[in-house]
Amino acid sequence: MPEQQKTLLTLEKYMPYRLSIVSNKVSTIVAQTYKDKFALSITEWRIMAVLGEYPGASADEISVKTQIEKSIISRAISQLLKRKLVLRNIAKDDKRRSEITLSDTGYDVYAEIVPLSLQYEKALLDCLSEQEQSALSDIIERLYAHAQAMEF
Amino acid sequence: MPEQQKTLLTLEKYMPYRLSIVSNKVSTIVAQTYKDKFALSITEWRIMAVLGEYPGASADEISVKTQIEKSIISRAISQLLKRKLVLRNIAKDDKRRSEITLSDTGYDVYAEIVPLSLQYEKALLDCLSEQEQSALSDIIERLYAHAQAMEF
DNA sequence: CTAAATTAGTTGTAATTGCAACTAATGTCA
DNA sequence: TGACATTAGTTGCAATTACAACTAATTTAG
Repeated sequence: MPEQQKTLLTLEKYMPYRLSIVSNKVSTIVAQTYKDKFALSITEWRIMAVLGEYPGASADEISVKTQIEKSIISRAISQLLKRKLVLRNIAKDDKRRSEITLSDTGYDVYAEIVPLSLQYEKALLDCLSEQEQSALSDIIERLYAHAQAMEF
Repeated sequence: MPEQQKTLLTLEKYMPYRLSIVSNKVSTIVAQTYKDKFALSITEWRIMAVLGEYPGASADEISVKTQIEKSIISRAISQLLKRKLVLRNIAKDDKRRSEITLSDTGYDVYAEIVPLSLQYEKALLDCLSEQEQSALSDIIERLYAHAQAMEF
């Protein structure tokens, strides 16, 4: 006899909800790191983080990496350009695409935020054993892949 | 000699980022479940989910449970009232507070969404073994508690 | 008792978002 | 080659959000 689905959902035990709560809490705390000192939004920082790793990325690539809507990326890049934290060059082989890089100032800011972020991450994760940390890492990866596969 | 912090952050390995990516993906997929069929936003659904579990909760309590800003909760409740999915009663012992409950229709909708959500959760988690599922559950709980404690 | 502080909830408003429409450049293929 | 489809990025606009200010009710302390 098949087990009946209950018509009660316990939010505290519901994984999608728990993931979002934990993720928001963590993001909000990290965001403080760069919001106060550098007046960067989460979006702006994520763009800079992508650029630190992939200099010359296009807006579209940034959008894919960060999973942030391309119009939001476009406007955030405009802001960063105004503040001269990034530079934009039209790609030689494709005049539609622009290649974005961190400016010198942008890189300075980046280089200042990165250690703080890593330090926070470390502090966050030190409530977990080494084994648990790598288990989490593995689990997150599989969950993501699985969720993506379920989407269709 | 202390290990030096690198000035490079690999987003794909950065846990706060990974958590947010996975959580957004999962939430977005679940949201489809009730968006198309019932025209409910994530916020509206979360409110109803809280009410399913805690009938008579106040706006403020809902805000705490869901971690959603109270003005957003207030406006979302207005919407749900308009659609007669919830009812509002002023608390007898405190005229500032209102007690929100699911209406009959609201409960019908709730009862229809819950099994779908649980089913989705099950499908999502079945990429993990039993052990991994409970490890994840445990880890998430500790991460949240730890993050919260770090906030200050 | 009552003035001051706190709390629940709503509302005004500016900023941010999401979606679609748009321009311009490139790719495809008959 | 040249019409059509696709892609990169921007922009318009309506909807949503965040924050602060506000009202009304309640609690606290002297």
